[in-house]
Amino acid sequence: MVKMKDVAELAGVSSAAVSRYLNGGYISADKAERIKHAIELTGYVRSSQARALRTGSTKLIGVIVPKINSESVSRITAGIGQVLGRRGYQMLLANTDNAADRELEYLDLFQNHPVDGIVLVATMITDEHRRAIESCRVPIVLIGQHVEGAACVYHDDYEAAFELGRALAGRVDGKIAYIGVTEEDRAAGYDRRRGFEAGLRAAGNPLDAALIRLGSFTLDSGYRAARELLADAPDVSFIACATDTMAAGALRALDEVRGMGEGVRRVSGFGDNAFLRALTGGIPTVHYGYLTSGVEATNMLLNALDGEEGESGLKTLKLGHQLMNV
Amino acid sequence: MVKMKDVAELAGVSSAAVSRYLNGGYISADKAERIKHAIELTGYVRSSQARALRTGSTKLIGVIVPKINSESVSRITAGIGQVLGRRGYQMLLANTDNAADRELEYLDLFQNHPVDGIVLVATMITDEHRRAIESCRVPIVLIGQHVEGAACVYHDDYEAAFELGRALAGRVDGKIAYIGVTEEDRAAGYDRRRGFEAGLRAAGNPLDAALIRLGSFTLDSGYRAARELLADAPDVSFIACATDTMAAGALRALDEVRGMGEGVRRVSGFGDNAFLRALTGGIPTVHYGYLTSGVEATNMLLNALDGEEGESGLKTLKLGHQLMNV
DNA sequence: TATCATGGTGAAAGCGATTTCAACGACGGG
DNA sequence: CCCGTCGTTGAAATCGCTTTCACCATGATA
Repeated sequence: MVKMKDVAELAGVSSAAVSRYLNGGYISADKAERIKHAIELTGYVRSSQARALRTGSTKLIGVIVPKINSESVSRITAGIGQVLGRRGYQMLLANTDNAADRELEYLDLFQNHPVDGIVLVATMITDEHRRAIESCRVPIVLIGQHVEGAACVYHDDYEAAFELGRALAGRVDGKIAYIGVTEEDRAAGYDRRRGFEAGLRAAGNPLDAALIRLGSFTLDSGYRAARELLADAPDVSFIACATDTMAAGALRALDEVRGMGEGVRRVSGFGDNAFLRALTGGIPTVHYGYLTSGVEATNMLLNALDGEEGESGLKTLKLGHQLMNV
Repeated sequence: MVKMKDVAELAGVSSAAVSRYLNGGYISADKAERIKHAIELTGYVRSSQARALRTGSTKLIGVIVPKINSESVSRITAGIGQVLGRRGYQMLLANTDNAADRELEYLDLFQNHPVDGIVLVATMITDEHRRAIESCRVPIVLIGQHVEGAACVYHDDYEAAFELGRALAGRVDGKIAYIGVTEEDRAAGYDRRRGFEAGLRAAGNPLDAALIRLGSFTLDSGYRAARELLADAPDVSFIACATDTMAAGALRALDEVRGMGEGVRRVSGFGDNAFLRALTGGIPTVHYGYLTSGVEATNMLLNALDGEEGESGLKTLKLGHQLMNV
């Protein structure tokens, strides 16, 4: 492995000069030329490990996600990766598979170890999370949840759900049911359900508490919840879900129990999943700019790191949403 | 930041002793006890950067994927992450967004930089790729393509496509069309088309070359190809696709042109996508263990790295497949 | 002429671990 | 009583880079 010293010797300068050349310090034109030449000749690349040890910066960003194999999360991740690549950083990905404790674990690991900053695609925010985030030694940005005092990029789930509920209340004949997710997930659990209920109520068609079920983000959980629901309350005619994925499951249940029919008339979701859009002709759902949220969060983080002057730049950013097919 | 020296002083030993304690070298019981205590007291964690500089190993694995926000790839990634986490490694993720040159770029970056090994979820394998892989300074495992002389974990796309073609030939009345992907992708492009054609031929129902179109992995490209196809050849009654995602697009096109109908009778794909399965009742498709391929590839790589005795362990592994809904 | 910035430069001091190496005390055998 | 092991130990040398610091020309300024 050719090292800086070798380049320096070949160019007839000190390694300090080479380092300065590489990092844009004082260097005369002719030495710069000689160094450049020597580097090309030897194919030298600097050891990022030595550099990291010395400077304390690794150009690595830790990204913690709840489940990489989900449409929304993988889109967010794509957005994050896009910005990181463009700005000379790399992504250290940690997939917690929906285990909140692994989330804390990684938060710890990343802090003590080699990252310059963290992007946390958040689900549940417990007090432990809050503490971990607060005491984080490197800048951190959350995606998907709004947490007081932390930098977040999120969508207004309450408002979106409210609008969806209000819009649907008028268009649906018969009873509406709701399949939600754990309320520990403030955004997808609590806010969406509350917003949806409020929207229905505002339109004079309040949600029957007996028609609320709980799923766990998966297609299958949506299916099972819907089957139970349809068994318990055969007169339900529309099932609103907290995610498009669960809506797909619910739709399958409806198809099985009631026979095939137009999806658009039967379920709603959140996320505007491409498959669902194509295969059902478009159920009522909320479009979120997932990729954008990854992009924005990452830009915010890197601005803070690269010291973009004008303060840290870490702040809270609420992105817009769009009702689809209502 | 508390460093090893601090711990050593507190425990009244040399830092060499602390290092040995941490790495399992000679150490007496009482000193071990004192060191352990000192570590707990100070909350010491060792700097992975210093360690990396000294040992040359970063415990980082570079993972290069063509498109993280795709069902198959994100599942593979989940499998990779699972094993890495379990075995004390971390994942450096690079998403090339289907740009082959970025693939080479990252291959380069990872080699010169800080990874101990590489997992490449491969699409196109050009000569440049072959050269890059061959001259790779760290162990590398490919997923998804079979390349002579490199360690690969892959599925037998030819065989799977053959079986699918043969099975469908009998069950479909009328003309069958095919929407493939670029043949530069040996596995998904060339092998699937060739296998499918051979399967149809074997069953005495050869594919009309005029009914072959090209998509680009996306749902939308499947849709557009199918629309064109149906405009050009209105008598097509079944569209086989190289991926489930494109099949979803084709199905939408069929629904639009022919009215809604049972998906199972109209399109086939590869990948056994969960949404497609739920929303169509299951089109004919091939189930691949994507997660498994990630797991197997990563285990293979780490075995080679951790020197698991008995040679490098890097080899070629062909995983099975399963025909669905035929 | 004396004085000062100013642009350049290399020697050397780290960054925080791991790992050799020489040495040491105790102990059993000859 | 001497010597070779054996189990332990700490001093010190790296790993490859960045960055301070002292210093040197050189040309401008007083």
